[in-house]
Amino acid sequence: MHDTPAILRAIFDALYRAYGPQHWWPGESRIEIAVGAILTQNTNWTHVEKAMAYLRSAGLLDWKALREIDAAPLAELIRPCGYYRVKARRLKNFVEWLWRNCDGDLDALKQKNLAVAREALLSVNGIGPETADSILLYAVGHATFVVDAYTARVARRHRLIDEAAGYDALKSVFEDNLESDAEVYNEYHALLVAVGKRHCRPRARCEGCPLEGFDHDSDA
DNA sequence: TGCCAGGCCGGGT
DNA sequence: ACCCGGCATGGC
Repeated sequence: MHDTPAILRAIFDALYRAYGPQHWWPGESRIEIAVGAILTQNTNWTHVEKAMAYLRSAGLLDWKALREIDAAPLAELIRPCGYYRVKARRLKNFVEWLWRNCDGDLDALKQKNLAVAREALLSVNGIGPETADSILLYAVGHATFVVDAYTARVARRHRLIDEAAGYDALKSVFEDNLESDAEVYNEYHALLVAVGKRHCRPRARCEGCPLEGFDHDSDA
């Protein structure tokens, strides 16, 4: 069976039945989402939450405050999430870029079309495809599918795509076979993370995984 | 006790 | 166009 849209829908339904709505980042401000997207690079989310709490206490979940603090003290605050010196620099790069190009307001990205906004974000040093897509989808509301380590692992393990596929190819699997809709992409990605955390670990076998039996035939 | 986590960059082939 | 080393803490 090679009906990829049908498989993707079936996977979504199975995950939704198992885990329910994820409603990622509902009450969080745009800045929390964007900052979180950078802090979570190659890092467990639980560590990011600790760093975010420090930022919140310091009143730094605010564009102006974040723009004014130096990278060095900022780095100390986000220590728990690892790579803290790089990430402090990346946060500063992003904030400075936002200030100059968007009047310090992510809403300006909503006005631009998706492709333009994405290219603009990718030009910031420290913002790669996943971080850009996370910000665009979860903070701005653009319909762009986020590919992360979980997305890649689930897609490969269930043979939705070739083992060697890169970011853009993985992204296309979902974007070319799902309704282009931010709500759908939001929930789908969150559900992939949910199953990834519980079952789709690097070496672990997928026991009790809601996706058992959803292997896409790749022979043809 | 190692191994790993919701990447990205810069330099080298 | 890839491939690799570097970046770093904390949880299991």
